[in-house]
This record gives sequence, C-alpha cells and structure tokens, in this order.
Amino acid sequence: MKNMKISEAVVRRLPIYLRYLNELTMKSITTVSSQDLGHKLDLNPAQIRKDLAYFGEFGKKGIGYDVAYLIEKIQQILKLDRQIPVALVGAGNLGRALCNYNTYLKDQMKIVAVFDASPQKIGETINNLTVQPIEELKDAVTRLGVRIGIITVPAIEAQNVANQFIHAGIEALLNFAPVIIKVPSEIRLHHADFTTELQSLAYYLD
Amino acid sequence: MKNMKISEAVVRRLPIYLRYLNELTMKSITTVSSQDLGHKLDLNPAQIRKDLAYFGEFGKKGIGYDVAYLIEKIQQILKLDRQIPVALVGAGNLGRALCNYNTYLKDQMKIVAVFDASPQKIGETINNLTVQPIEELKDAVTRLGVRIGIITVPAIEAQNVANQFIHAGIEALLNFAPVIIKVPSEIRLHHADFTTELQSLAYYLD
DNA sequence: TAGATTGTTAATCGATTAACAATC
DNA sequence: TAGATTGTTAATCGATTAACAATC
Repeated sequence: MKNMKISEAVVRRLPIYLRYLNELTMKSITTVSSQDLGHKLDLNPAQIRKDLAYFGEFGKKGIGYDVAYLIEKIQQILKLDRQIPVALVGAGNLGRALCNYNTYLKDQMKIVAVFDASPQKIGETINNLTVQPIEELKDAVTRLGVRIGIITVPAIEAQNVANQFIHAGIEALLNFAPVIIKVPSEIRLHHADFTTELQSLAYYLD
Repeated sequence: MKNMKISEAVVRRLPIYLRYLNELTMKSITTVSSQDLGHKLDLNPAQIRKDLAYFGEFGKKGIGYDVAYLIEKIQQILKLDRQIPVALVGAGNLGRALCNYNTYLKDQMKIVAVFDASPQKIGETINNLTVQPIEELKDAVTRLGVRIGIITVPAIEAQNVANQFIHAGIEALLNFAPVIIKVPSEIRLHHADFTTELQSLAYYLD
C-alpha cells in the first residue's frame, strides 16, 4: 500500500485519530479496535482500517491496535516526530490566542516567532515570545528554520504578508484572514476561516 | 434540481463564492462567468455551474451571472438574508478575537451575547458586548433568539458548555476547543480546530 | 478451539469533470 | 449571424463501505 497518493480526506482524519489516541493514553487504555475508534469518532471502522493501511500494517488481527505504537506511527506519518518551527504574523487577539496553543501542540510543533507591522505592538511579550517588526521576518525564518507560517492579520494585509512569507522561503501557510490569497503552487496553503465556517453552518438551520 | 439532498462539499463552497462576488462588487464588476470564478477560486467551472444549478437557474446563457443577483440568491440559500443571532462562550483571547469579526460578518450574522465562567471576566466589555456569567446563558438564548453557539473555552470545559448550549435550545454549534465533543444528532456541530489544521499541514512538508 | 479483528479486495456510492444542446 | 456561456446529461474518477480470508 506504500507509495500511493494519499487523499486529503485521509490526511485530515489522521490528526483526529491522534487526538482520540492521546485521550486513551491518559485513561491508561493500551489497545483499541477500529470498531471503538469508529464509534467514538462517527466513522466507518473499515474506513479507519483502510486509512491506516495506506501507511503500513499497524494492527494485530484479532486484537486491534496498540495505542502507544499507533500514536508513534501517526506522528511519523504527519512528520510530528521532529519539532516543526512555526512563525506567526499578526499579534492581534487572534494571533495572541493561537500563541497560547503551544501547550496543546506539545513539543511537536511550536510557534517560535511572532511579528507585527504596527510599532506599538513591537516588544510586547506573548507567552514568552517577543513581538518583532515584520522587517525581521526573512532573517528569523532562515535562522530558526521556520517551515510553516500563520497569517492572522486583517484581510487587506493578508496577501502582502503571504508574499513576505514566501520570499522568506516558507513551505506552508495557514491563513486566518477572511480573504482569498494566491500563492505559487509549490506552497501548501490551508484556510482556517471563521466567517465561511459560520456561513455554511447557517445553511443547516431550519 | 430543487429538493435534492445537497452535499456538504457544495454548501462549503457557497460562502467562498459569496466572498469573491463581494470582492467583485467592490470593484464595480457586475457580471461574472463560471470560467472567471473557477479560475480565481481554483475550481472547475462545470462544478460551479452545477453547484448553483442545484438551487435554481441564476445565470444567462451566453452572458454569465449577474453579480448582485447571485449574491442575493446565495445569501438566501445560506439563510443569510435574515440576521442570525450568535452567542459565544469563553471570553479569552480567541473569543475576543471572534467578537471583532462582527464587522466582517456584516449584518447577516451577529454575535449578540458573550459569556464566561470566571468571575473576573464578568462585566468586561468586548466590542460593545458585556461579558455575562454563564448562568445567564439559557435566559439570554431564549430572549435574543440565539440560533448558533460558539465554544471558545479550554478543552476540558468544552463538553460542559456544549451541554448547556443544548439545554438552552441552540440549533447549531461551532466548537473551537481542541477536543472531541458529543451532541445529539439534531444539533449541527462543526469543528474549527486550529491544532488538527496545523497537524495535517505538517504532512505536506517535504 | 472459538471469537475477535485486521488488511484487503470487490461492490457501492457519490462527487467531479467533460461534453453539448439551448440560447443570449 | 457568430461567439460565448449556461444548465444538464453522461462519463469518469475517487472515496466509502461491505465482505471475508487470514490470523491472533
């Protein structure tokens, strides 16, 4: 099953599995079946087995999956076995909120630098990080080996910040600004957009 | 094409169309083709035509779509032609950030009440809203006709807050806490989860 | 051994894309 | 009329689910 192209849907489920597996660890549960996982996560057990089988044979027939081993494997798949340095531009409320997620992200990912364009924000401290002027972005990205950029600036500035990230050599971007931005095809761009999320939710009201 | 079951994928694209159409309005562009839309949004034009055709015949053959008319129609489909009251629980950085999105949400949706459990937050003002004690949630939801609830509390409190929203008669929930929560099937639950988003992004790094 | 559960193939289901007649 | 573009059907593609042999 190796070397197949993995669909985005599969990749998006892996962190969900990871989250539940971590919950099981905290409850000292050491084994889990696709049945259990499916029931808890509202997914088809066959789908879960298939998702995992793309990457290897992690389970034991008749037994299920060893929780600790599966966590390790999924972390490897998602490249969360090393620490991935992340930088954030936009030290407003949202940016500040995300910086506080460092705890949830464990050691696997870490926001290592925060930037803002407005002079009065420079020097502020957020969760042990000092807000730096945006002019320092390229230097810091290179120096700290930042691979993922987070954009939490107002909509009108988002494209500009994206350009600066790209110029600095970023590999992937997570954009929170409610605006369409364009990046070269080699940059992976994800959107985390509160407004579109709310708007699609409205559709399901009676 | 009416009365078909519309897939979630379609519903999630509608707000994206809406966003670009609004951009066009600001540029005083009055007509757009599925070709234009597809190119700008990296979608197949046929898909866009099909998405829209589920809901009616909004275009003109040989011409394209009238921007203002299409905005109106998509807003109707998403139920954004009326104002939908939203309540938020969790007045931390994230909650505060989302309250400031009221501007982006226009008049179509509005955060009308904010709650928190911690006594020192009560009475604070965020973007013209006064933080209220969580005990008032049910009353306020009823009084203000709140239909959507936003959860921006720490992970351990999320399920509890969800339960209180449900007890208050909410129809849909948007959960930002990085934890799996369970709700009855008649409640529409969406996740807006920063940590899983970042983790799946990591997969695409080389 | 009997029961449980995986990994995988085959069947099904659904979503995307291509193609084109209708028509502005 | 000629060119453009829709709405829709048919074809394709891909993802989910069912089924089951293998095996712990």
